[in-house]
Amino acid sequence: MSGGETTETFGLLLHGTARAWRQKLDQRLKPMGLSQAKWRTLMHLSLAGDALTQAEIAVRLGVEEPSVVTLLHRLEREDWITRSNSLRDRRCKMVLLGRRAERVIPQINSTAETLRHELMAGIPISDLQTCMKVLASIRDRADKDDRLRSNGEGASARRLARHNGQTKRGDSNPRKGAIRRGSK
Amino acid sequence: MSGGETTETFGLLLHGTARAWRQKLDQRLKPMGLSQAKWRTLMHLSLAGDALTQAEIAVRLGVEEPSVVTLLHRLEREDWITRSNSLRDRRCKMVLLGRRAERVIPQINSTAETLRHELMAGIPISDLQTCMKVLASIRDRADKDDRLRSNGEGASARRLARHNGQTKRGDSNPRKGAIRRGSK
DNA sequence: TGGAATTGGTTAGCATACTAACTAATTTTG
DNA sequence: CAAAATTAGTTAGTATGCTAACCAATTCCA
Repeated sequence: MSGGETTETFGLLLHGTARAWRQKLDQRLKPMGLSQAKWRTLMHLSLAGDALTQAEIAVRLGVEEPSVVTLLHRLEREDWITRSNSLRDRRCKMVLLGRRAERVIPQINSTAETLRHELMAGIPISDLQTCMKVLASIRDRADKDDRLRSNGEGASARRLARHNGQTKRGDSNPRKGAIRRGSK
Repeated sequence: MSGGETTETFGLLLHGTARAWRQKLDQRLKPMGLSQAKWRTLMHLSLAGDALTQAEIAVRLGVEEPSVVTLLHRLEREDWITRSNSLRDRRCKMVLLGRRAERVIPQINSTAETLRHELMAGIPISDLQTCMKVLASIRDRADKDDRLRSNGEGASARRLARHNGQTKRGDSNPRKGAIRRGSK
């Protein structure tokens, strides 16, 4: 190494590695009609063993709800899942794996795992652990809110919510529901 | 497997970290009217010091050309760059930073760098280096072509190429232009 | 208990990136 | 040199994800 730009490239490298991984996985899942996003959804449903609501799925995937809506839409259209209204809570839709999915899930999981092993083969476990520790710490810092509420919050936060009768969050306190993960 | 799912989460973690980083940066660049994708484009133009063709930009960003087309379109519309036809090679368009960009580039670079430092603060340099080494090695493996040492290929591959007089690559050998990086 | 707040889901509109297919220009080659 | 191949850019269509704004149902609480 002659050009020691340790910090300079980190973001680039991180971004590029994540993308390369995703693309490789997508490429392998493609013959089965899937993609990383779809596979991850099915995987979480499978792990849960039970039906999940869309909100729960959003949390597990770490994406926003509207993204889940279209994702599930595509999955439903292709017959991987079914959605039905919950009986307990009429707001909820329960999402279930379809037959088709149950049949191929082991196959796609093993595809993903094979890739994982290929990509990490030969890398010392301790290096991987260090890497994961670094990534986790960066991620946790990155998804923390910049100005963590610190200020009163109890009183000050709910002063400007609504101007037409609707709930209307999202002024200085958008939605940002799903994505929270590390903290508890 | 008492807790030791070292490998299980790696992909998830990688993906999540990259996204958290990108989102944080986007959030900070937003007041300046930019995003990570746009910032990276401007940064590469600035580093190059010179006009670049769209293909060169695609290589540097590590994205495909059609993605660059729309990206530059947005950048041009917002007056960050200008595009003009090359005099030497009438196929090419030369992309140049506009005034507006030149004025704010230091500011956006410093925003990005500040974030970088914040996110990596307190992490031992040696851990960072290990992490980067791991990421680089994963990325290089991931963007290597799966079946490089081809099977026959000579005869079997070009059996169904073209049906209307166009060149039409892309059957088993798509375009895959830009993204190659490590392997020179 | 009744209005306010919260929660689950949706739609609309945009950003980013991909592949396939195409045009125009240039380079390679038989 | 002319045909063939390659290269630069584009368009069309799709996937994935986001925020803003909204409705409907449920929960909270004064």
